[in-house]
Amino acid sequence: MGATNTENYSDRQNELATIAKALAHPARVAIIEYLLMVDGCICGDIVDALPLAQPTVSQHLRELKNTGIIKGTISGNAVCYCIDDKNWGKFEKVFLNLFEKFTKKKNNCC
Amino acid sequence: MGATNTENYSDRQNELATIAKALAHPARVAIIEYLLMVDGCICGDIVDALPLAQPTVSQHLRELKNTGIIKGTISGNAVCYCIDDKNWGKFEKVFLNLFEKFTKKKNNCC
DNA sequence: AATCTTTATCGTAATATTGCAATATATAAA
DNA sequence: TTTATATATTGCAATATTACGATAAAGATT
Repeated sequence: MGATNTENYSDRQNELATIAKALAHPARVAIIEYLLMVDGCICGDIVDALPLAQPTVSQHLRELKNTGIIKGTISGNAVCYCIDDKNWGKFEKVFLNLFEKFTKKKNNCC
Repeated sequence: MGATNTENYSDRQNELATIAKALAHPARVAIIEYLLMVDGCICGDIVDALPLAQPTVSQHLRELKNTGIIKGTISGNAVCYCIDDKNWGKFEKVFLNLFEKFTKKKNNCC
């Protein structure tokens, strides 16, 4: 055990869980917010903006890239990272769709 | 290591990561969606709705409860679970706030 | 009281995550 | 060509997560 069994859940449930997992670490949240703040690519100083060693930041960047939240393009010596606009809106909708399901209802809890 | 160092991040970054972590497993997503579907409390049959053993479901329920996404009230023999309306809206805003930051901008990536 | 039902907790095994030092890779600069 | 700079990968240790069997706890039923 220790491994999540994804087979028994819907694609949507797995997708939501995967995106959430990518956001489930403050360093990755910090990376995303940094990219949002700068509003464009960042070529080079993400490591300096985080309280982590370079290999650890590289690992978090790879996770975000694999999930499709950010993308990186090689530019000479450095790599320029930015939000991946192809997926952002889709990911936004996945969360919006979940949250508004309750907001639209009244709460019948005991 | 293996433990996330939360000290070096803002409260908001840690909060977002914590909520995301609670959503970062398809079983927990399934539990939430089940509660949303039923639209009220569920006293007793969450275990039957999931492809997991009872102790595992109980563990996931506890995580969701600790994060504040759901709440459980004891009702005789059983426990009635439902969405925690006190926090849902707040959690929704946390995600909305993140996602709309990019959607409002144009993408200046290389 | 004895038993059933429901949920929680404990203990444990398998796997994943986090973090970093060391090192590799690749382009830039000298 | 040698050296500097930027990022990725490897290897490893510490910790967390996931899952479940066994068992406990507590009210319900008989």
